[in-house]
Amino acid sequence: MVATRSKREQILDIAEAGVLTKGFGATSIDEIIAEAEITKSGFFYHFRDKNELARALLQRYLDSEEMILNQVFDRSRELHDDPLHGFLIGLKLLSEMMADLPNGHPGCLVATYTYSERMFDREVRDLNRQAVQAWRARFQAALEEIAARYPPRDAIDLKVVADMVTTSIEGGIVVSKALGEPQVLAEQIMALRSYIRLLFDPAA
Amino acid sequence: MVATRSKREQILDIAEAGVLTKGFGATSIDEIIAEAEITKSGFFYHFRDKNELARALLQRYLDSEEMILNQVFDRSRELHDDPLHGFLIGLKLLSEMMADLPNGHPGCLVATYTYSERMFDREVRDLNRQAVQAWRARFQAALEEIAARYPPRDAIDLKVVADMVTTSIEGGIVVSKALGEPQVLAEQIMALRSYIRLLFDPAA
DNA sequence: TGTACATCAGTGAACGCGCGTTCACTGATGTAC
DNA sequence: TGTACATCAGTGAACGCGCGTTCACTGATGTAC
Repeated sequence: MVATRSKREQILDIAEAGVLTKGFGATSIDEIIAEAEITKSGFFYHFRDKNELARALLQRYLDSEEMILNQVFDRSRELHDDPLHGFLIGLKLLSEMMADLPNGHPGCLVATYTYSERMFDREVRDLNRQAVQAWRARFQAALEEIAARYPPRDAIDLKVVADMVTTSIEGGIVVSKALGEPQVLAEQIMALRSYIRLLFDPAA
Repeated sequence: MVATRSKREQILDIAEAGVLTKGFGATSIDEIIAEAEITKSGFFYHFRDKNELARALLQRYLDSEEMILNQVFDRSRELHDDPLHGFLIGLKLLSEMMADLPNGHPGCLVATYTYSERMFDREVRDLNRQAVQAWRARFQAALEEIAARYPPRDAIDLKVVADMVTTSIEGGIVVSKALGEPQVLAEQIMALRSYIRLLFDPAA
């Protein structure tokens, strides 16, 4: 076998794919270990119980999402002195990233977890909620910087506009997957960009 | 017992609540029949197997959604000669409807089914896809009527704007539920309305 | 009006498999002295 | 350098419960003649 990622990471990869296509409750430990080629005891060496798998899965997903958002928005903000221009470039980059996913976006764990809240303990539900709150805070800060320079063309709470970023991504993923049309997610992010432009850009 | 809805409808109500909070795979027939106070055989009298429950659940949900959309958008369109004004009123009505739900929106079956696609047979998956296609067609027709009278301020495919309605609702539900802030869904629909206004209304 | 039959809305008991979890154990590698 | 012990990454067997599904049956109501 070639130098491979750890069994633990492999278990998480397999579990994530199952959770996004069948839901957490319908993804059994038996099928995970069959694909990972370990025994059931091997699984319980890595995770105390199934809820700890849920927690680790979500934590890993949120960490990687944060890295991507930092890469896209912090970078585009650093490269452009103008906050509006920087944010619009960030949205464009994000859209292109989504368009480049070979089989479309596989789905967002936050969405499945939200639709399975009764399956998880308090810790996992809190993690999920805090992630969406952090996204709101991140985008609201960027929008306030924009609004300070460009007065918005419509009286709308910037917190609501901040939530639109998450809404567009979560909704765009659902519509993409439901239709089997992967490009829809990228289009929806560009549609959000169109709104941000009309709302703030005096030249639009 | 008071004159009550049929056992079949009661089973569907209980199942729907379970599916929206735990996912389809984690909602067992045993817990449904316990709450409905019938035996397991009683369940199988109404539904051949669990997949037929899935189908009936989705079909009933889609029928009721269609009724609501007809009520909101066809009515508001009939009452207003102007297509843009009618559509904006429709979005306002929809937002108010969502704000009036006592415990927030319970969730959309299309979203959970999309995140559990591997659980269902072809018929159910087709039903899900066709529903989203029908929403796209409905809103695209309304937007084309608007665009014929009011040239849009940004060059954007009206099919994409049509999908934004579904995206805003699906995404708004996810964000609402994840945060435990029911008003977010209504806000997101009003944010979409703000975009439609900026895009088409010459007075905006 | 009475009788025969059909349909409706279920009951009761049993099925075998899959599920998450536990427990005692193991071979390979690392560390202290 | 050799030995004792600890840690890592698992194995193997068993557990009891819950799952979806089947099958023969039943009492109440409706319909034909």
